[in-house]
Amino acid sequence: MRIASWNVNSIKARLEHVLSYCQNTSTDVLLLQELKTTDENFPTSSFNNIGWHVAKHGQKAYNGVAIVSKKNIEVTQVGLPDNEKDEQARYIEAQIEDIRLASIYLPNGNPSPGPKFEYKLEWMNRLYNRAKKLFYDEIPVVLGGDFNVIPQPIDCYDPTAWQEDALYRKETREKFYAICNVGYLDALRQINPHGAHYTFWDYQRGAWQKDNGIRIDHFLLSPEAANKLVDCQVDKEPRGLERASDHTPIWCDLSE
DNA sequence: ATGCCCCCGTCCCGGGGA
Repeated sequence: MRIASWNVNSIKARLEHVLSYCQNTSTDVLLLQELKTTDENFPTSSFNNIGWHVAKHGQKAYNGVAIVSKKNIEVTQVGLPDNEKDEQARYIEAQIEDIRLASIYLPNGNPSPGPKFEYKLEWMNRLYNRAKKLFYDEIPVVLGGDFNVIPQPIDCYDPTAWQEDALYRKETREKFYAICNVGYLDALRQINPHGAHYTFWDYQRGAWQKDNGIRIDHFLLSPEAANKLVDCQVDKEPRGLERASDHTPIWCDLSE
């Protein structure tokens, strides 16, 4: 099963790119982030028309996550538990065959310090708790999406410039490591121990042309899923399209 | 030191992104 993840920066603006990606790659399941639209306005029929299923958790203008799949989707969780006041659509989880998948849009957290950074850390605490719960279920789990975390210096074109940024601050990386240390594998780094494998290039300052990227979209695999890991790569091609998202897809192949 | 670019909706500006 090939699972891909893509922050599309508006599903409506990127619909043709996404449909083309579904039809012209080997992807079986695609995790989407930053839909920037409500459930009512999500283009469900466009996916149904190419034979794909849809599970979505959207909101007006901001955030929004979805799972689209060739195979049947059974939704297991909408929104992260343990904070009823949180109205931001950033988590959806589903069962597809024997794999539990979550599409994650972790808060940006800038500026930091400040309330937005506090929200990011609080959200990461709840993700940690959910990841732990799923870990103890002893099933193949794939946590995929835009984590808004630069794990290590190798994952950034200029780590010193990002030292105080919410994506790279010590507190952010330590919480990310805490989730990994529950027993989740960073699939991209497992397959590609060396070299830059960026997933995001800013629209500004010619970042794409200069390859000033960062790796912030990740797949974290439970042991049962990691044992099935065959390959994991970043697909840079969609970032070079006209009217591209500022993120590009990452994918992993799990054996049956 | 700041903004650059791109998306959205309150729609020609401001908020948010990273």
